[in-house]
Parts: sequence; structure tokens; C-alpha cells
Amino acid sequence: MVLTCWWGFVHDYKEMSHTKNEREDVMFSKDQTESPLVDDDNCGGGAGGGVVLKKGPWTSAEDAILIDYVKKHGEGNWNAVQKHSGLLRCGKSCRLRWANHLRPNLKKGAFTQEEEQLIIELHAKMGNKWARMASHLPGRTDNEIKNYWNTRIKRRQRAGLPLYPPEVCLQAKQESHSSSAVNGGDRGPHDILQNNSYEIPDVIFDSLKANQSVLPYVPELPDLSASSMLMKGLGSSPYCGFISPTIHRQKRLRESTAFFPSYTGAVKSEGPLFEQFQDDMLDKAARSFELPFPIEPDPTAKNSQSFGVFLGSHAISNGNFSASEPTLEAVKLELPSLQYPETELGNWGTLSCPPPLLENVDAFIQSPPPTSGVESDSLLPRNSGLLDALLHEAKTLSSAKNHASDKSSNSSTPGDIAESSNFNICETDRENCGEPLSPVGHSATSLFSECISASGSSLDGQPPIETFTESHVKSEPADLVLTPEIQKETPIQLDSNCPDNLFASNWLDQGSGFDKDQTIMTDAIASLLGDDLSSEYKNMAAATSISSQAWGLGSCAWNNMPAVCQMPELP
DNA sequence: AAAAGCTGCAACCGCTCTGCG
DNA sequence: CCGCAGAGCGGTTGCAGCTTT
Repeated sequence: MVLTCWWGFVHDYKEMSHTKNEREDVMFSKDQTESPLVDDDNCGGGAGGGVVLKKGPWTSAEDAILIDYVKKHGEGNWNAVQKHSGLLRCGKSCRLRWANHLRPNLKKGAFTQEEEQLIIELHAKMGNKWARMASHLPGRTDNEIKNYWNTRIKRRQRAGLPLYPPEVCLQAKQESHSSSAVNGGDRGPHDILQNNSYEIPDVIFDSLKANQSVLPYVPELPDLSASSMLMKGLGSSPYCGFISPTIHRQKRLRESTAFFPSYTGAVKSEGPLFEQFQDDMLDKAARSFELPFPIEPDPTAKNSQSFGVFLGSHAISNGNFSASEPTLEAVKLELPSLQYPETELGNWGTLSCPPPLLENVDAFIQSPPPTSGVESDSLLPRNSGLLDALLHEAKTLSSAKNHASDKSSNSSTPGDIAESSNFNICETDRENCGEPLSPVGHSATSLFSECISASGSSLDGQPPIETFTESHVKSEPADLVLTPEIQKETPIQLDSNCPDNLFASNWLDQGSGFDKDQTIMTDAIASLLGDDLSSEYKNMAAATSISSQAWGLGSCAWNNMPAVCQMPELP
């Protein structure tokens, strides 16, 4: 029968297919009669001629019929399939099935690192042109790429990471510039890149200005003006960097807690349980959010003011909060996550040489108070390994700093994907492109640095934080490869020079109007965190930036921004 | 162990583009 | 130039399997 010859034809396909197909093999006869049927009107064409066509998952027999048809008649004229083969599928469905699953030479399985890199680069250049991207990836379908990308978006969104590594941004942007000059300004990936790395802050600041009142959660930002392109080009929130309000509460809770290990891992691992820190952090955050502006002048005061849902860390961890409690969400949004996508980091980290990458993180290592220096892993008895990697990277960074005299020269070459941090990209990008800054990286990072520096007191008197148990860290095995050698590395020596104004000053020079917002946010965050916590925040920044292979740091700061922006503007 | 939630993939839907009469 | 049909594309949805609680 047809099924027999089909088997060999799509042998590879069957090997890679899900068990669902195998089930369908068994259920074939049943499917033929009981599967949902639908009129062909939905398929656009009139090929069915009123015949009720089948929808839903394809059965093996249907695949066989389609394959047989294509072998006889070739591809195309899909609406004729139903006529000639009797297959009760509309042409559209046939084309899709063939293109995505049945045609020969289809690659199945996970994308290779090369493919992933290519996809990212192509997306940076093309945007959501899946079919065009697929043409660059032999054996891959547009649908596959699209799914991959959407998954990637979700992951990065959850992790608060930018979609593109710096060099991809820069490269695509440059190419876009040149191509737009030729093509007359064809809006392409550049927009998306802007959205990704440059325009977002505009959204933030615009929305900050626009929202004079407290908007703890802003599912839809008001007129985004210049940044409206963001939504336009990207369709929806995934690109925005905001954690979607629709994300399930539990999920966000999980992710918010996932951040803490990295944080605590970056600081001294002694003292009270992290839970206490969490309580403290949340307490302060909640207090700051609840209080009307101006914020309490003494942020370090640990008053016992009730703050509604913020009743302690357990309230967070046990998921008792309603997702409709915006304040909590806002606070949680502020917390960088260490849940970096397993593929991206590993991918970008391995695609180019990791060491140079670290030197660019240098600028973000905030000066820790003398007592808060990161200890060696010997002091991290419950180090999950991820922390070790952080320490190692930080150490590498420290040593690399000695050689990093000229950061501006880091304008990356288009292949060195992982060689510069997110900050560096923005810096580089601005320098190279010389365009009015719209700075995701910048504004976000500036803000981040700013919020750190604004509350410059140390951790003196602040009990060190105890590290987490491994169980707190969501496992992302591919994020960091930890070798024994790495684990033996000496502790980080965090740079005590605060590059806070490194980016912010540029902003101000650009007349971006950021100064006002910056001040607001600085004050807000300083008040939010309090002196001691802000110091810890520094360490958090360092740890987070390192762990994210640097280029994600901007988004860590970025990830912090929504909550900040949701705060009311000072009167 | 069971239930709930999350993730990723396959397929569908609706729109746009293109070719043709 | 207009309308139609086919083809293609991008966004969205549904579901099965996996993970977490």
C-alpha cells in the first residue's frame, strides 16, 4: 500500500516525530471518521467544493497520501490534492504539512548552536521574516524557526534579557543603515533592534512621564511616542522586556525567587538566612511603593508599617498573593533573574571567546563595601556551581580589567558575539552610529548604576547574606559550564570605581531628558532599597551582569525599570 | 501519587501578495 | 484596472508531555 512506500520515504520524519504520530497510526481508521471535520471555507480555496474537510493533527495515512501525491504531481497546486488524492484536507493544510513535516531533507530535532546563532543574526537583520530566514537554514522550516524564536523570546523575557547580543545589534544596525541608504529606508530589523536595545528606555521614560499617578502595573503603556515602533515592529510585549502581566503568578514567583541565589551568591555568604534578606528587601520595596511621594527620607529606617500584601517572604514564596496585586508584581519585576536561557548563554558564550567578554563587565562592577566583598567559594558552602561560575567570571573580569585600558575600542567585530557586554554594545553602538541615543542599554544601565550609586552607603552593619541552597536555583545547565579549574579560581576583587555616570552622562549630553527621569528613578530606587540594600544591589548588579555573560546585564537593569517607572513622579 | 502549571510544538487562522483573466 | 484564486506568511491557539507543588 501507499503506507509502505511512504514509510521509507519519511523514515527520518518518523524517527523524529512524536509519539502522537505513532498513536495516530493506530488510530488511523478511527481518525478518518471521527476527527473533527470542517468545511473547506476556512482554507480559502474552493477546492473542496463543499466537501467537508478534516482539521487537526495529521495521521500517518494522510501523510502517506500527501507524500504519494507530491511524488506523482510535484509540489504546488495544493488545492488539487484533495481532488486527485481524495485527501480530506484543504490545500493550505496540505502545503503546510508538506513544507513543515513531510518534504525531504527536513532537519528535525533541536537547532544546533550554529543554527541558533544564525537565526538570531537573521532575525536581527530581517525581523519576523520567518520564511526568508528559513531559506538561510537548509532543512529548517519557517514554522520551526518561528517557534524557536518565540520560545526564545519567552525565555529571554522571563530572564529579563535583551533579545540580541550586542554585536548582533550593532551589526544589524550598521547593515540596516547601509541598506536603508540603498533601499530608501526600508524599515527592517533595525526597528526591532531599536526596540530591543535602544527604544525600550524611551518607552520607560515616556511612560514614566505619562503616568503621573501610580501605575503599579501597566499592561499597556500609554502613547509610546517614538517608541511606538517597538510595539509595531514587535507585535506585542515579548519584545518589550516587561514581564507580561499575563504571566502566571506562580511562574513569576518562581522566577523572582530564582534571582535571589545569584544575588546572595555575589555577596558574602555568611550570616542570616537569605530569607531574612528577602523579607527585608521586600519590606523596603513594599514600603517604598506604598508610601506616597516623597519617599520616606530615611530609607534605612525599618519601620513596621504595614504594606498590604507584603507580609514577608513567605507570602511570596507560598504563592498566596493574588496576581492582581500589582505592587507585588512591581517589586518582583525589579528583581533580576538568573534564569538565563540555557541556550543563549551557552551559545553565545561558546561562539566566541568568553574571556574578553568579561572585561566589558568591568564597568558595572560596583564598589562593594569592604565588608561585602565576595568571598571565595570556600565561603559558599552551598554554592550551587552557578555561583562558582559567577565568581570565576568576576575574577576573570578583575584580571582582564588591567588590560582593558581602552574600552571604546571594543567596538566589536561582527562575529564576536559574546565579546562585549550589553553596556558596551550600547556604548559602541552609539559611538559608531552616532545617532541620538535611545538607550536601552544606556538608560537602563545608567539607571541601574544610578540607583546603585545613589544610595552609596555600605553594608556596614548589615549582616552578610547567606547563600542559598542549590534547591533554590532553578537549574539551567547550559548557562554556565563550570570546570574544576574554574571552581578553583580565586574570589573576585570587585572594582571600587563606580562608573555610574559613564552612561548617564552621555545621556545627559544627548539632551535626552533623561536627567529628570534619572533623578526621579535614582531617588526612588535609593529610597526603595535603602542604603544597605543598595549596596547589596551593587553586588547583585555585578553578579547578575557576570552571570548573564555581560550582555544581559542591561536588561537586568532594564528588568528593574518597569517597577521604577510605575512609581509616581515626584511632585 | 496526584493535581496544577508550564513548555514547546504542530496546526490553524486570517491577512497579504502575486499571477491571471 | 479590477476581481478572483492560489500561494505564502506571520500570529495565534490547542494540546501533549514534562515539571513543579
